[in-house]
Formats: sequence, C-alpha cells, structure tokens
Amino acid sequence: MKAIIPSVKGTRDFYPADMAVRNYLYRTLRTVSEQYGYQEYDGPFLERIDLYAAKSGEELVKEQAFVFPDRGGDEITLRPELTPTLARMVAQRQGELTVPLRWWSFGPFWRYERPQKGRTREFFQWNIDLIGVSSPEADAELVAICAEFFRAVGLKPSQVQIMVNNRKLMDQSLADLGVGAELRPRVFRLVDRRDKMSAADWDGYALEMGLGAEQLAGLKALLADGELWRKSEDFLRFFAVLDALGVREYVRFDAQIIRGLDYYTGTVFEARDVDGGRAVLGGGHYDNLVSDVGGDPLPGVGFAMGDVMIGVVLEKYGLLPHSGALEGAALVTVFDGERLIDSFRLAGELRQAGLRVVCYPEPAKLPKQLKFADKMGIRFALIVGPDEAAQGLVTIKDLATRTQETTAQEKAAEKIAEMLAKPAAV
RNA sequence: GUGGCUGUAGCUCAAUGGCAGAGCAUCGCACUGUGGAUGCGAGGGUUGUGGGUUCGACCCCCAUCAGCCACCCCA
Repeated sequence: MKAIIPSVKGTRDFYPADMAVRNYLYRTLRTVSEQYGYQEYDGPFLERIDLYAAKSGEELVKEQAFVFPDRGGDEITLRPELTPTLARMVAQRQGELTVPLRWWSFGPFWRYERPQKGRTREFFQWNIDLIGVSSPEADAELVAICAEFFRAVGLKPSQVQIMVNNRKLMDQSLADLGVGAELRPRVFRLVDRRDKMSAADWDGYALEMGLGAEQLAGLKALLADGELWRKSEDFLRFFAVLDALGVREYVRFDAQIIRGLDYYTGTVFEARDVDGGRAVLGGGHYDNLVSDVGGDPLPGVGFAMGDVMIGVVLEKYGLLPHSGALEGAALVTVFDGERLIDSFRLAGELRQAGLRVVCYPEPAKLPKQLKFADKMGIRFALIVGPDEAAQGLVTIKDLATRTQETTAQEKAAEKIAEMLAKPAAV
C-alpha cells in the first residue's frame, strides 16, 4: 500500500460492521434510558477551556484535552467530558427546569491520552444523570439503569459487577478509627491505589502519611468488611430499591471503591468485568456540581460509560451483533442488458411498497449475482428472466430457506412480507 | 508524559545476514436460468517509514510513526 494518509492517532474508522456495533450500543442504551423516563440532550462538541478550568482539575485541561486557539485567539477545546456542560445547561435555566431532571446523552469526546486497548483519543460516551434529588433511592435508580443495560446487552452478573461504596460512610468510618479530617482525603487516595501497589509498599505508604499501626490495621479490616454497608441506613434503603427493581444480583458493596474524582460526595460506583478487573463505567453522587459553575446548589447522581471498553468486554463474551446483513432486503437481479431497465423499474416499485431493495447495477451471470446477495446478507433474490417477463411474473428466491416461488410482479412485495414473517430457520 | 514489547500480502503468520512464502480472504474460470461446496488459476509487497552497518539486511544498529502492555489518569 502506498502513501495512504494515516488517520489521526487514537481515532477509529467506522466501517459498516463497526458502525452497526456503535448503533447497537446507542439503540440499546437509548431504550434503557427511555424506559426510565430519561430525556436525551446534548451540548456543543467545542467548549471554551475556562469551562473545564473552573472545575475538573488541572490534569484534565493541561494534559488531557485537545486545546487550540480559534482565529479570534480564544482557547477552544474539544470536549473531554460532558458534566461541566451539563452543569452549565442546568444552571442557565435553573429557574424554569422542572426537577428532578432525568437526562441522558450519547456522543463523541476527545482526550489526549496514550492509546491502548480499551482507550482511544476519540471515543463515544453515554452520560446519564438524575439531578435535583439527593436520596439513596435516586442513587439506586442510576445503579439499576446500569444493571438494566448490562442485562439488555446480555451480560450476566457472573460476568460484570457493579461495585458500590459511599464516601460519607467511609469518612465516618475513618473518623471512628481516629483518622483526622485533614488526613482523610489522602487516605481515600491510598485506598484507591490499593490494587496498584504491592501490599508491603502500600503499608509503608500508609504509615508514611501518618496513619498509626492500629489505624492501618483498622483500615484493612474496614476494606475487607463486606457487611459494612449494613451499618448505614442509606445503604439499607439503597439495596432495598435494587431488590425491588430486580437487579440486586448485579450489585455488591465494596469498601475499596473510592473513584478518583473529587466532586463525588456520597455514593460512588463502578462496574467491572469480573474476569479482568477493568472498569467499564463509573459514577457517583455529587452535591455541588451546579453551584461550581455559578448556579444555586443542586445535588445529583450520574455515571458515564465509554463505548470502547464496553465494546471490548462485549466482544470478549461474544455478545456483539454479527452485523453487516441487510436485514429484510431484496436484490433485484439483472438478467441481461435488454432487461436492465425492467429490473430498475421493478426495484423502484418494490421500494414504493416499503421494501429495502438493492438492484444489481449491470448484467452479470446469475450465480455471481446470487453470491453477491449472499455476501451482503441480502435474504431475497428476485429473478425476471424471459420466462417470467412474458407473463409479468417474478421468481422470488429466499436464500435463507433455499426455497423460491413465482408470482405476479404486482404481488411481489406482499409475497416477500409473507416470507419475512416466517422464521428463516437454518 | 514515563518505561517495555511488537510491526512481513486485506487478515493470521512463516522465512541461519544469501531468490520474500503459506493458509484464509478477494477476483476469474469450470458454470449462457439459480448462492454458502469442490477443483484449477490469477492479482496482490519499496518487509510501517527514514537513515546506518555489510559484498549482501525482513533479520543487526539508530531515529521516527503506529499498535499493544504497565505507569499516569479515568471526568
């Protein structure tokens, strides 16, 4: 191959088969979102850098956003996340929006990261938030939506688990251990890193930051305590909702889940491939998001799921749709040069009747045309040769069932609908 | 941004420093009114790119780009 201009690093080309996967995700998460009464929204793909500088932390803007000057000299960024945009949109119309808001979105985002498996520089993300209520039930609803999505794509609780914790509970538990308030944020970071360090290093790090030996022992006991949530009234209510919604089996308490983001103030959760440990989505409860961009305080809970990692996981479990097929489509074959125009005419009539129709664009041998239909996943092939043409007939061949019948051309659309209704089997 | 591994046909991969190959896929033919099989055949390569060492480089060295892995980060 010579001199093909390469694509931008970390971007993906969406061939029809890839596009089918992307649309499958979009369709599925839309269905789940809408079943819970959430409304779709979106913001601009370009934002002023100030929007993120105000909030998300230095790392995001300085290291991981695509930033460039526009012709007027303003610093513009390709959006690396949606939450600040959401906060602004809510703040701008805070007086007129009816809370609680239930909003979702699916669109492209860009982060200037080093690409690897499950991580690209251009990706799609599902964002879904419930804003305006602060209750364990609201948090549970979002977690339930996660679980419903997993169920909808065929992921089982044995394959993916949503792990939940609560920062307030952890904060209180640390206080009970005698850990001072000023030290607790650093202990959170420590907890967040536990799987990334050796046990010895982790212990050393803990002691170094000022934890006493008995406090460290207490912390370890805390992290290992799978029943810690039972001490929390909020958690009891939270899990009761998940029970009621029938998704309890997807969710489990894990005191080690902290999440990196500073703005989470209560419930935090992330979902992972059980056999791989990589997070496919994450979210939590926040109290101050809207006030951070200048609005009045308004609590909320939400999560974000990228298309890349969930795609990797679905692929791994063989849950991606084998796409490419032109569902329910028909191919009108071309018998010879003289009848080419008749084929186009028939194709046009069938389209008028509501069918998805491909017309072979030139005369060719019948086997070749049938092979083409096969490879394209087109189920029906229509043949009008001299025999049929003389009587205004058409032969409809069902490639899936290997059967065919000949009918009047006017009845072809009807006949195909009839054949479509029958399961293809095979 | 840091460290490491890997780049050979569309795909998966071979080839002691000595003639760049196979399978699958694609296309054609067997097959002028019937598809997934079979057989035969064809096309397809500046070995990621650019330098260097060597009589000679897919192979060794340097750089660069890309993919992957770990870190970082995970909005």
